[in-house]
Amino acid sequence: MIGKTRGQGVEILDDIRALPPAHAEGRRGRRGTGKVRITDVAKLAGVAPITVSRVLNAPDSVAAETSRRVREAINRTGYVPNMLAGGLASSRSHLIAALVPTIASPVFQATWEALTETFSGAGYHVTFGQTGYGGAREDELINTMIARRPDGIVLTGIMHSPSGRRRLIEADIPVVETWDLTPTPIDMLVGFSHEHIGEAVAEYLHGKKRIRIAVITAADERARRRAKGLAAAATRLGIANTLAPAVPMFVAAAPGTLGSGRKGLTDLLARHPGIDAVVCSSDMLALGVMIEAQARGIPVPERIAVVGYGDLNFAADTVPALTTVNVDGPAIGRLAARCIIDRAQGRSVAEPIVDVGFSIVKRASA
Amino acid sequence: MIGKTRGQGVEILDDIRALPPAHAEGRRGRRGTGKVRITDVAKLAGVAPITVSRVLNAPDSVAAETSRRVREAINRTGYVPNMLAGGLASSRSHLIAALVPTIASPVFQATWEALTETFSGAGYHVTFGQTGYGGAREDELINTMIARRPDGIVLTGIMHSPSGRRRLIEADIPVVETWDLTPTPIDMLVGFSHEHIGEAVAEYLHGKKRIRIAVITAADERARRRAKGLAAAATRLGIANTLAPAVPMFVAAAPGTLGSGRKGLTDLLARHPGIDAVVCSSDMLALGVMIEAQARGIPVPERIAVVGYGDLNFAADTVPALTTVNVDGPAIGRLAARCIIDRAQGRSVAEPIVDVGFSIVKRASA
DNA sequence: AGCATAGATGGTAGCGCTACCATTTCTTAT
DNA sequence: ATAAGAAATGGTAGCGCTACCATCTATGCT
Repeated sequence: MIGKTRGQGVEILDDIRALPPAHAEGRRGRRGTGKVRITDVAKLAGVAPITVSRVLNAPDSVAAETSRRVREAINRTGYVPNMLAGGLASSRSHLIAALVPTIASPVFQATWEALTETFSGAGYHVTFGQTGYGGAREDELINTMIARRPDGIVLTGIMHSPSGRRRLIEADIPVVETWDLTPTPIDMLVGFSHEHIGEAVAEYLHGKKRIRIAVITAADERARRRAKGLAAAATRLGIANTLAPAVPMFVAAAPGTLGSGRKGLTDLLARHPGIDAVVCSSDMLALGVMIEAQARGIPVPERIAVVGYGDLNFAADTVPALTTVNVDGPAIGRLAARCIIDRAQGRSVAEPIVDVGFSIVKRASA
Repeated sequence: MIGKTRGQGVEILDDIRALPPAHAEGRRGRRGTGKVRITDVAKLAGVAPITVSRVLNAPDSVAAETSRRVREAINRTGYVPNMLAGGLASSRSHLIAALVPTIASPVFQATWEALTETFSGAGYHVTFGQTGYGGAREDELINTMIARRPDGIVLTGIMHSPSGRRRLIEADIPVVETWDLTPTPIDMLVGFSHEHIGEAVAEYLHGKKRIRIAVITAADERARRRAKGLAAAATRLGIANTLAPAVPMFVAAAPGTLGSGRKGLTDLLARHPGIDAVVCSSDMLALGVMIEAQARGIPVPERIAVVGYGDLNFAADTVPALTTVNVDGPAIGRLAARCIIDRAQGRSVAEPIVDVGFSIVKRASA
């Protein structure tokens, strides 16, 4: 074995600088991309392809000097691994599918940002599928997402459709449902109880001696459940029954806007002039209510208390400052990502079902 | 060839219902996913795998009856194609990489929503990489994105880093730069001129006889260029020179918030009590300015005119309604997607460089 | 010294799909 | 009737990577 310095018959081509590699011309035009492949790097470094793979994916299993040579070859060739090939061979795509109503919802934004960031730090990319409010295209999207063989799927809310549930379970991909609670999650869960929020807000306003509470809500399933929780608590506390049979409600199109907040207050005032508190399904609606109240000369909170939801970055700076419900959106994103990353790395997930809770942020408006 | 009804020796197993396929047990546990593959569908339908592939990817090239049988087999088996394998074989990943400062910016949201939607309709998925304001991790992200061999890359703003430009060009992937203009795009471009917006706003306010214009801007490169355009036009129009050497400016952290709008007005008023117009780099900042003005009893627009940017969904409903700059964000998203889709389908791109322009939406605040 | 064990590396054989070209059958024109 | 072409389908050979196991060397232990 003269001329070989290492074990198993690998040619060493130490000082060749081939950039682009010599064979590239021959390959281009038929199939393939004409790009540098792992074998090109391996030849230049004088190792087997699998060793290059290990340098990239399991650095601890390669000797320091070998690793150095391989890295140098990677730099010289400008090699960028092909994750399609890697994913196919290893059944690990390092891709995450997130199903969201729309990426343009201010309430969820901080969550998706944190989710993307946490996954990114662990070598994953996130692709978003928009289901639309109401989740119309959820089932269809699940199919096209599964086609990518993602290492995890993050859902907004609970998956209700039985066919969607079945598909997800059969696909055998880790799933995290978020932003809601259920005793029967598909797999993992990071959320909180919308009913409890409604109840807590009712109790808070009851404590503030408000007796005629109204609700302005976007046509969104979870917002409606908060309103239902509020109405139930109001009845229990004897609020709703004082004058009216139920909590007056104004339903606006999702997502809630400042304009629908204004319209909501106008409508409620016309129908129920005596209301002394308005609970909104988003801070934007609440801001609209406060602006409309100001335009009408109605003092907030003196005559009408206003409560928002989301604790968006403007809530502390409105006049008066907005009392609202804070949910730790970034924490939901981080925890959801952690669940999937832990599972992917074979670790057992410490808490597969997490209730992150919520808090009422007491400011001036209520 | 007794027993064969079609051309080339394919066994027909018409009435077998195998779900999961018979071989699955044998495969599971070693390699592969144990899932239904294209060959399973092909056997059940009595055709070659390539025919199943054609039914899915080029339906017109398959006879109606064959297509029917294949689709039935797909339904019976619950087959979901593996896009990793397909992408590797065809060099078409049907994946798009979008590099954004953060997915949580209200100004860009409508664009990413439309982008995702348009691509989704054409069979593509979009993955977002967050570069951070200032694009700190842009170069690094480009590398990990190229590893996925996306069929297109969408950038926010112009790519300035030479190394990033080189990588993108070498990767030979269609690139669209967005939300800005340059005479030297990497490839394609859908945007508008930030300098022109600044100039147009200056001219608009000049027309309204405003002579002491101030600026509140987020620390964002494009916002700063709008401010620069405004300052230049102000000087040219003789505004800036009337009393001060330059347009007073307050720079807030990105992204601009209602709170920093309030702080900005407070600061500007202290330093330049005579200002009669405030131009903001986002509608949120502008809303903050108006709220602060109202708190101080300063009438808008009588004493101070306010101009925003973005024409967000609340701009028409503030009191007074906000005069702002509208950029057709959804159009940018749609056009950018169209560019890449056209290129991917081998069509020539009608307009590889598009200036979508902007408009000043005249409302009550200025 | 002799043997077991750990550490480092390599050869082979796929992962599941589609490009490419070949083959067969059916039309249409001459 | 026959050539020439179009339409439908299939066989083979990869795409670029990693799982699996084999191999070889260094190290520690009796």
